[in-house]
Amino acid sequence: MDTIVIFLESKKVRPTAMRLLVYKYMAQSNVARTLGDIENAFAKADRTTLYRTLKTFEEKGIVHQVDDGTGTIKYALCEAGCNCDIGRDLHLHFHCNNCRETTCLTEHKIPQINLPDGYIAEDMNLVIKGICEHCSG
Amino acid sequence: MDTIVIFLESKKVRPTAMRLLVYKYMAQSNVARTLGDIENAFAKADRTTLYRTLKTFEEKGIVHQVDDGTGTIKYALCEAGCNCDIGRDLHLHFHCNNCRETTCLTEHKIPQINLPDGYIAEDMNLVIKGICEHCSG
DNA sequence: AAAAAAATGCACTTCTGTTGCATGGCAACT
DNA sequence: AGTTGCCATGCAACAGAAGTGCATTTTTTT
Ligand SMILES: [Mn+2]
Ligand SMILES: [Mn+2]
Ligand SMILES: [Zn+2]
Ligand SMILES: [Zn+2]
Repeated sequence: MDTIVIFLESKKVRPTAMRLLVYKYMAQSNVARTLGDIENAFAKADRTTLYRTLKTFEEKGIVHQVDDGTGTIKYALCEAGCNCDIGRDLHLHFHCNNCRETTCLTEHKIPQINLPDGYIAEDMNLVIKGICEHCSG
Repeated sequence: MDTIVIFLESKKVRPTAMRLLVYKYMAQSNVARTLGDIENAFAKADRTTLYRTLKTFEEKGIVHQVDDGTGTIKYALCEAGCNCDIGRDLHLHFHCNNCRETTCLTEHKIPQINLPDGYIAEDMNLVIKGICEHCSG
């Protein structure tokens, strides 16, 4: 617990009660979560506060957004050496068509892509949809 | 003009006036368009009709959705040999951070990705963001 | 303790996508 | 031609998520 406080402070984020709760929730999740997920997890908390908490976390490099194509933005904790701030960390994301959960495959980076002349890549997002390891067993 | 009628009929879509207009608009666009774009292009047309027109076009393999991460769905005409229906046509999409337009790079397919054990890929979406050929000149 | 800054909570707005239902137009059938 | 039925269209309303403004509370600083 204390270690989370120290971590948040190292990221220049004040460790309020709400932020600790959200961080713990994200840490215990092994999949990406929507604002709605978090809202449901803490029924008494206000959506705006959670929204701004995630925004703060994102700005400080604690979480990154995950756009898995479902239409609602998800969030996941950044790994230790995550490059989400500068140029983005180009790992891919997997969305399970069965359990509808989205996972960061942080070890799997997006391969080199060659583009037509004149196109300059700055960022990219690769989402794979299919059956996850839990559902394919 | 008549050729469009014949094309739509070959796709089992009745060539109504509205559908012809939408098709022509999509054909003259060389970038993906949102429902809102089309709505603005024909100010007098009803949003629902356009919405259902696109839905019909999509079901009949005339257009495919493009999810470029901007939060609003876009649509683009399918190419001649597009495999959007079965398993999807895995070409990549480019979103320009300058002009905000999204282009189908139909010649550029998503490369083979190897996944961790237990994960089964069924579909995928790769969006590259950066500067397009018109804006990089 | 007082002042300043930051976080929280409530209300409300916007935007996109979506559906229900009534109406209109076209086409096949009698 | 008249009737019937199907499909497209238009209007209205709804749902979900994202985002903003402002008042209030909590925390930090002086
Ligand atoms: Mn991720
Ligand atoms: Mn495309
Ligand atoms: Zn699964
Ligand atoms: Zn551009």
